[in-house]
Amino acid sequence: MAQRFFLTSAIDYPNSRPHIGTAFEKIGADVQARYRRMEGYEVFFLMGNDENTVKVARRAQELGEDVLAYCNRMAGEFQEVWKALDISYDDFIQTSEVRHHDCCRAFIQKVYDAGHIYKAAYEGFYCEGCEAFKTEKELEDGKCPVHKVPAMRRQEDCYYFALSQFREKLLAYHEAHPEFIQPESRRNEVMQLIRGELLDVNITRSGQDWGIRVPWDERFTIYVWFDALLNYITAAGYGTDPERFARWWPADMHVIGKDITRFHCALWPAMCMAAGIEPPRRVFGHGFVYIKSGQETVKISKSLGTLVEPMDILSKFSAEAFRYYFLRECPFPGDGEFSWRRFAEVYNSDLANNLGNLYSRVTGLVGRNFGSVLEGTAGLKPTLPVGEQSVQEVVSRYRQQVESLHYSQALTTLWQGVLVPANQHAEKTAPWSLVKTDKPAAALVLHDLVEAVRVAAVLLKPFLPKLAATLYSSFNFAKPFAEVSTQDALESPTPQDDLRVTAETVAGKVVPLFPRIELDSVQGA
RNA sequence: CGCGGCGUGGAGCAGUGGUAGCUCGCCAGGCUCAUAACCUGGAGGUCGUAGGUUCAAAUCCUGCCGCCGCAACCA
Repeated sequence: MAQRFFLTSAIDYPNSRPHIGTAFEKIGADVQARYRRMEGYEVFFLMGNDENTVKVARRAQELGEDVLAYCNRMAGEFQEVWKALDISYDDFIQTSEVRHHDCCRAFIQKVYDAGHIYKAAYEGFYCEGCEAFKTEKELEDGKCPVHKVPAMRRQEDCYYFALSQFREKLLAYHEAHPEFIQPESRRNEVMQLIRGELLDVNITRSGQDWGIRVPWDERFTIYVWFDALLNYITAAGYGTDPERFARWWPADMHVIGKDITRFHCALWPAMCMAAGIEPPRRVFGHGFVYIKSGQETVKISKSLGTLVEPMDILSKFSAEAFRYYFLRECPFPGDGEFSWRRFAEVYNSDLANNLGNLYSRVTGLVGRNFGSVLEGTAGLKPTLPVGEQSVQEVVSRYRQQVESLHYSQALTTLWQGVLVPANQHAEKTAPWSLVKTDKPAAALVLHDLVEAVRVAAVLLKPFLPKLAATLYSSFNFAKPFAEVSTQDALESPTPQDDLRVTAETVAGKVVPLFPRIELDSVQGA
């Protein structure tokens, strides 16, 4: 029976289109999903949009659109981007969907019935214009920044979730599951938060039309954070499909931004405990992408004009180039930077010069000297040219790094362990000369070089799915690419037939996988 | 003293006690199969700083300096 792996990314606010920072998270989660599938897990990869917020309703109003119609339109736009990036999600949830409303109401009722929700007065600064409470931080000179009117002191009833009661349980849970929060550097932060003051949270809002109604008191809607986290169990079938829920819950990994780790590490597990379900198994808080312009590193921001949309890059290059840049250049657990200049540099050196060129020279040599067929290789097991590390070491490091979401390092391992040694091997054995003096020997060398391409294709499968497929299907390897797993990088197959280049060639040459980028042609470099 | 993280050659990173490593960039040479790609060699670092522990510290401890996060609708 296949092991299951339930993976989620954070759901996004659809009040603007996705930018490269949001895309960064989805790509990272996607690599994990693809890797697990390749390793034989039955994967459920969930993504979605977080729609039950005042901001979304307001944005729709500004545009004169019906809120629900607006949400659906945005969900379409988001998914268009995710598809263009080859994000292999299995389900896309919108929190305005009926299934989510049903789940939320069932869940909050359960928690209420269990006695973890109580009614009390909330007092704070209230802006009449926004019809919402403002934190002191949000106010400017005691005035609402949007409406420029003084916020009034106001008190009203609301419902609180008794988060503070879960302090001991949360501590015990984190003690028992030190691997719960990843990367580990965030653990202290979370522990500190729980050890310190853990306040009960106001989980309802009043006077709002958009949102999910509190089932026992319809005057209230559920506060967006309480509702948002529940998307994970909605999709797993909570409240609608108990069998399905039993199959998939608890989630194996929530991939989220580092800014919301506390919600996922304190509030969320406590909510689960309150409702009598298991908390998720792991939370991974990834780093942020910043924009580098000149010497300055700035936040991605619409108002600063530093917002780069995925489509800007995709339309100029490819999903593969996009994925590679962020996975290689920005360490997933930590922060990274984007600049067009850096993008072009990484693209040229790693993709065009190293990987792409290796592929070109190997297929070219086989194409022009051997008519695309390496006679005499049938029944012959190739030997992967390696450097200082053995294949076993390379693959084991790769596994470890991918499983801990250290993608940048995993790609370094692949390049240093397979691609660089292959180019070195080519140089050392010089098949282009050897072919003139000892053709069968040259064939063997090329057989080994093709093996490096095969192994690279296998290990790239979760990272650059389309490219990996192109590489792999350029040769007559027996095993279908869809069935290939990491194990296939470890064991060189013995071909039944002579090795053959099946990629389309013109005059013995293949089309470059990654045409070099001229630096001058790159904007904002 | 609110808490936490970070500070390694021009840039980006790896490296948790024992000759400081990788990629990019730069310089020189080689090769010419290949997308002017590839390969070899070189220059460039007192590992933020001041102390301490140790036979031995980028790596452990302490002070200081600098940068960055952190309770709500912000990926």
